[in-house]
Amino acid sequence: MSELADEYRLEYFEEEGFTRKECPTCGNHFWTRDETRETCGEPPCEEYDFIGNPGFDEEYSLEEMREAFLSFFEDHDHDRIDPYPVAANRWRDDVLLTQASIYDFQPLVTSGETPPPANPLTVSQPCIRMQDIDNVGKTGRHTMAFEMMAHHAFNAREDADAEYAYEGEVYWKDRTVELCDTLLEEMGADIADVTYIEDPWVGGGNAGPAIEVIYKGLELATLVFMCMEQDPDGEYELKDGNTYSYMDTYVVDTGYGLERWTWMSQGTPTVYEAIYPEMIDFLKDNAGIDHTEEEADLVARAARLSGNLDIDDVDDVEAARDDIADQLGVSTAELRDLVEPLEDVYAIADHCRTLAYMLGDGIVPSNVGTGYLARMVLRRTKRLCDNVGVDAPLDELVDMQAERLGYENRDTVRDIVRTEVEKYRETLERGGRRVESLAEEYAEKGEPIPRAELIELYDSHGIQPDMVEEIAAEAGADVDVPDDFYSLVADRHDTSEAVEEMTEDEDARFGDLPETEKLYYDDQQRTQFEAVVLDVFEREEGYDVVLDQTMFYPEGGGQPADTGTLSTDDTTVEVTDVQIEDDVILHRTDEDPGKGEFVNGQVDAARRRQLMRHHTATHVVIHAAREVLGDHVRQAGAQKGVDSSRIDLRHYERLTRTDIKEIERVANEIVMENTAVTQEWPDRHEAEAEHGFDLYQGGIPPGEQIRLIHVDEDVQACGGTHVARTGDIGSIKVLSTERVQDGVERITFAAGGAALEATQDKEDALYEAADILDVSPPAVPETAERFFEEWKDRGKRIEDLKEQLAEARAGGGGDASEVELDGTTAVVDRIDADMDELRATANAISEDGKIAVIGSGLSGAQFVVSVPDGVGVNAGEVVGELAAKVGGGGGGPPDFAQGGGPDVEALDDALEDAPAVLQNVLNA
RNA sequence: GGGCUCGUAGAUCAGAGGUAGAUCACUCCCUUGGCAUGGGAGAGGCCCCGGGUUCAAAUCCCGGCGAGUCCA
Repeated sequence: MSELADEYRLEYFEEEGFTRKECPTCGNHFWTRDETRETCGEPPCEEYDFIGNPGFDEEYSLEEMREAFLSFFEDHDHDRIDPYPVAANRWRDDVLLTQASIYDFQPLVTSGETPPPANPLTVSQPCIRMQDIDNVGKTGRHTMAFEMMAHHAFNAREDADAEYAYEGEVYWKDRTVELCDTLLEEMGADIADVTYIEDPWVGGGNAGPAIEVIYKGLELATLVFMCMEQDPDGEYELKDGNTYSYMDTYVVDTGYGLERWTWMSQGTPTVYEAIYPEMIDFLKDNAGIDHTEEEADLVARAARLSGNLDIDDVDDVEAARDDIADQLGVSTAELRDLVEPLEDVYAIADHCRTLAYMLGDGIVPSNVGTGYLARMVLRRTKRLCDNVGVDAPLDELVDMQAERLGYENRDTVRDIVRTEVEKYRETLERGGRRVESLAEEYAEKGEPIPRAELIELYDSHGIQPDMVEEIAAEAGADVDVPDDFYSLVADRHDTSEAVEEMTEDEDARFGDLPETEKLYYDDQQRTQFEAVVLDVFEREEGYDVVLDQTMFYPEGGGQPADTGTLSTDDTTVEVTDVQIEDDVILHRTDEDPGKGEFVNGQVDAARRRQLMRHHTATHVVIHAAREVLGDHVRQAGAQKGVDSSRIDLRHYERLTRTDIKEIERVANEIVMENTAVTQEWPDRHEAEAEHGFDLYQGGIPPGEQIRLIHVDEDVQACGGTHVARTGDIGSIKVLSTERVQDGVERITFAAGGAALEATQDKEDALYEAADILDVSPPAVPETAERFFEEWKDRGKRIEDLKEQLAEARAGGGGDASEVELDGTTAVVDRIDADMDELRATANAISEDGKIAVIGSGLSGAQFVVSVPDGVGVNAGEVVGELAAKVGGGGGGPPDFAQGGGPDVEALDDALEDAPAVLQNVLNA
């Protein structure tokens, strides 16, 4: 780290009379104004010094602190920007949740590709860190949901070779520290007590010097100076073992924990009491937690002690509890009884805030992605509520936080929570029954429930081991929960799968070619154009033709490529596929049109028109779905086609027939309104500011300018081709829906001619069915039901008759031959009937005390042998021998067996041999 | 995106190649002055759908549909 030591010699530190020291306990270097200071000030080197002794002049609520921070930076020439959603996958596809304010600007702004929305800027960014989930409530300072307040400045080196979206230096390390220092001073902090610890930062492929800001034992901020990137040839080796080198861009990335600043201003025992006191009060009240003054005092002292310890995971908390109890002079059990319900309450408040953020930002619970994370948090919260005895409905609790956070879609959020809680209740019920029967089974055997069952219960049925323990205890069964339970589960998910990285061979061939001019954006209705063939590349099959300009749309955004022809005076070649690589459009053709030729391009107009209809229709359908189902609905994927298209929507319930009809109605209304479909190329940040991230339904495009498509009130970032007016779509018909994942519904629909065709096909099916039933189409359902009922009735009647027939047969008559066999009569008969009838007949005969050997040649040769009680003939063996004679096999229990074979010809002979076979078996 | 589990009577579930089962609910009868209850009888199944293997598939294999769950 010494490599970066020089980075910390700031003029600001010098001017302000700071000295650099090394902490004798942890060895970290830090800067302080206080020459007498020894340690770095951060736990465990020092204790919290603000609990009951706030470090700022005034007490601030969460909202007040946020405002104080943002306006301070506004006063110091920063632009305040609105926070981004917590669902980071709304604008980037490499992460799920927003975990820091800098996420808002990655990767395009930090790399210098696009400019920041303002420079410098300040923001208070809601974040969610799931990693800390186990610590929440227990350590007094961990929260899963938090706001990272920040000021950012984006700088680019003056001497940089490449062009960046921002240039020059806004400010760098000195000014950053100065701003932080000034803010602390203005808040009334004793700045002599503030330490700045050197702590180089590495993460996500970037690195740089960083400073932790510690005050009264609490880390209030981290100032990161991102200026290096991972580089195999880099000259700096940092703590992750990789080498790094300096970048052309360098970014001030700060993080001030809103919750911690609020806490510091209040000096409450835990952070939770500082940030949502009303909710904590409500929950305590609801759970019936009521402490005497003495107990409250004990809790406060315990909180302070646990805060002072270096606790980074729950195991430590448990271990530390003995210590703390000891120091307080109470028993560990006593302390636990007092503190644990509080810990649950704290966690519930935090989790509800997390859920409010997630669901408020449109995350729909699911078994995948962010939806799964939301589901996990929700279930955990529900368990905590049940555990501590909070009986207020969860949707109400989440709503309390959603209201605080100012979400407008609170009804939807509540609806989602209710649906999810109900789903969870069902899962628990199902699981409970499962565990009960399992527990009884093992209790009877006197064995503990084995691990394999336990893992199975969790992995396949979502039942936590502690729940198994609880239920098993009631049934009197033991459970062996291994300590490493969750890693055993992980082992079950074989991780050995080879990650097959599809390494498309990087085509360097096109590097020198100019960007192909995209005519299809100029006039989306035209299909004919002229161009010059710039180059032709031979492929395994066919050619890649590069033109100077083209009307052919390359595959992208879920829209398939155009097809068509390229013609010269001499020849016409077929374009079968079109791809784009680094702005160069490749026309895959069957023949070589000739480099340097002038070509006349003709796009298959009918196909393109259908694709355009479907593309615009996709926008219309998603807009209609949002109108019908709610604003949380988002596109999870789409594929356009010629005959039909499909769109995947995030929604928390199955789509009903009513939903679909309504979506169809709204969609077709938009079609009938025949409004213009328009495109524009606004600046990215302006577009985001005006329309929000709902723009990115179909993915996140790169670049400074993005293309927006307006269809009615719907606005989406989109690179596809569209019809000119919604009326050009013709009509939209939903063909089918399916649930592609939990929380993701796929709608397949057709537009234009395809919609008509699809409707006609479906009608044909109905007409045909009506024709077969010889009724009119509207009468089909009723008639079908009647037929089905009658069919079932007849089946039963036939069953019945077969029984009667069998009894009649057994009563004698027919041409059955009877043989005497050691005191028992055996009946051998051939009745060409199905297995059911054979069985019934054989049963009827053996009920009369006779052995039955019945054969049938109806489908193959089949036998049934039935032996009455107390007769020592093994039916299975008899059938086995008989079946062998017809080239097959058979078997069954000793009193009733079935068998057969393909050789019908040999059936009669086999039956003739039956008495001998019976004799053999009897003698055996 | 991947793994795993499950689809059988109205409900909850057994059955794991060889005759489709239990419990509750339902209908009727008996016990009772009536109710709780108790006793008995009965009705109710395209064993999710489609292929395959087999003499024989609810059962085994493949595919589809539906549901659940764990992980990234």
